[in-house]
Amino acid sequence: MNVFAHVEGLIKTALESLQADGELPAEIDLASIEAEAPRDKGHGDLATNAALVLAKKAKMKPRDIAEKLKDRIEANAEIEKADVAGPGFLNLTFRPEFWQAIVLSIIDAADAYGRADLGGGAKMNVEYVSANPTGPMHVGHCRGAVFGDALARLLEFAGYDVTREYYINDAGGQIDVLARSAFLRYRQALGENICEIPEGLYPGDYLKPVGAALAKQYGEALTEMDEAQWMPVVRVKAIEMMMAMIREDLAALNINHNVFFSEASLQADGRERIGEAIESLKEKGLIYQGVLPKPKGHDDGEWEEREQTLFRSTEFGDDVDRAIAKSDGSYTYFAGDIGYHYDKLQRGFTHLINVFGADHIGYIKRMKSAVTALSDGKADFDIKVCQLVKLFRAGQPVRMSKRAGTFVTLRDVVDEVGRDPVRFMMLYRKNDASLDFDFAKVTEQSKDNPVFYVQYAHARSCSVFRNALEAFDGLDTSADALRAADLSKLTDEGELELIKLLAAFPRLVEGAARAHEPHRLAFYLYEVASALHAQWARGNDSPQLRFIAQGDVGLTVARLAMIAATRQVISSGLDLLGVEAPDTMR
RNA sequence: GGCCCCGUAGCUCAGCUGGAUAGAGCAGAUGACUUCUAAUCAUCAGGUCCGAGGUUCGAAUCCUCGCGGGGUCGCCA
Repeated sequence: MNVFAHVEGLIKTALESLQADGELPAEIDLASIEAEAPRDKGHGDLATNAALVLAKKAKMKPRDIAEKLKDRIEANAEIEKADVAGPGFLNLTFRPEFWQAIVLSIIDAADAYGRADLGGGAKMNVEYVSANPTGPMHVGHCRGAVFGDALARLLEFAGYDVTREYYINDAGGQIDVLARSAFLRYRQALGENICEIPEGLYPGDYLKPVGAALAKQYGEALTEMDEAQWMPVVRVKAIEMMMAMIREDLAALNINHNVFFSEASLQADGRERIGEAIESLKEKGLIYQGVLPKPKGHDDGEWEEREQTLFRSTEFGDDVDRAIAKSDGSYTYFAGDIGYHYDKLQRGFTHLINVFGADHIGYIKRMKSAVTALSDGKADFDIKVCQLVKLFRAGQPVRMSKRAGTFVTLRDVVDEVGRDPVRFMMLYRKNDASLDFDFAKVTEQSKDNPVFYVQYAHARSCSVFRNALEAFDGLDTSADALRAADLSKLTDEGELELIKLLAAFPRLVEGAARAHEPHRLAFYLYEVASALHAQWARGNDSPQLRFIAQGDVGLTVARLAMIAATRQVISSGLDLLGVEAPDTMR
């Protein structure tokens, strides 16, 4: 059950009954009325702004409306009291039974607790990572990868039919560079002394296995060919091996895409996706031949006027129109992206999300323009930007340079600090704020490190169950036994606080899914963990508050039910972040 | 110069799409381990929400103009 939605329902019903009785004008719209958790505990469990929102439309004083509403609301058996407060808030306090029942509903729902139907099964495409297949992924890719994956999990939980997609940039000039670099390694593998890797080629050792594989497969045959002949062969092999490496890196982070979409495939095997997409834009009058103005802020003298094929992205709020063909007539990268998104739309996706790195911010407007144009504004398209990750080691920034070989790969980070801490820390920040990542802090196992803090709360919940079995010989802790618990024994303020927090989970999932902000889950889980640790510690001072109540099986089982509900929320939440919920911390 | 992010406690950051007296963690001070793993908890202290206008019952949040930091800017990908 979503408590907030439930209460909003109660409020609307009450308002409608006021309208029916002529106490409120019948014609006013009740849409923007909300229930929310007040910051201050003195303001009840939930508050509604109904009277404030309606006052103007109804031409009545807010407090007068609130008073009328109060009487109707208090008729509900679940409500202990309703108070008119401040400028016209109505603060609702529920009877303990209401909260106690939440525990039962969580145990009943199990894994499904918090699941939402925002999406209604709509097809959602989440594209993330999409790193060039020219080498191993570095740390910068890590954040987008984790973010995209968590977002996909969240949206699935919120009722979308999600496809996780990776766009392979395997058609551009950098792939030829990759192939030439691999070819050099191939000659090296055949025993040739290649000296230094020339400027402009990829120097990394990771291409040596590609050279070796080519040597094994083709022997010296490729050396007999000229570049035009060996190029396609080497290119395919290099991309295949680079992608295999990238997939392995992603798997180390527990990230698995459903679709790896090749840029080259847009124009291969008889497909003409780019042409079709451009044709469709042409029909809308959005393609023309023209000259772009000189960009400002750059005063290299190399700029010259050129006539190009342009997309009228300024129609949709972009600063300038964008080129889709180079002067030699071939397509630009942007044209490929237009074709790619056209393809996504053709595949029936009504919702699209792209996760970009900070360096692609300037690309957002043209991409949105293109999707708006292609879908006639019908597609729901969002681009999420992950800002930079700054690495620190013991407080000092880590300098990275490809040339000096001090380049930190994604794999290095995962191997050093572990999958769970990496994932959690990447999500423990808004995506559009830059993030400082300190190796020392992330590996620390203390409350300074939110990953361990939350995982420890889960492990602690599990340990309570283990200890309960020792304290009460033959105790039945099955879900059925917990369902039968006498929850009215859960009357401590701390216990009710914890349950109220658990009750907020469904609303939180909805909000995070709607805003495309998985970080909210991470912060929420921290709060739940904190409430659990606090309640645990109260048992140190007040033994009667211990989860395992000496000699009182009934009370113990009731508390175990509450712990089970807490554990459920933490494990569901961690699962949405792709982080393990361990039974024990050792 | 254009565009996009960011600016909240000494530090690192939340703030649920406009709610009531702005919250956490770290750092600082004080206290709690013969325990249900103290890998934790409690209390105190800490604020010009960058600035100035505007919108309204109500602004850290929305709009405008500034200031500061970062990113990016015609055929690369």
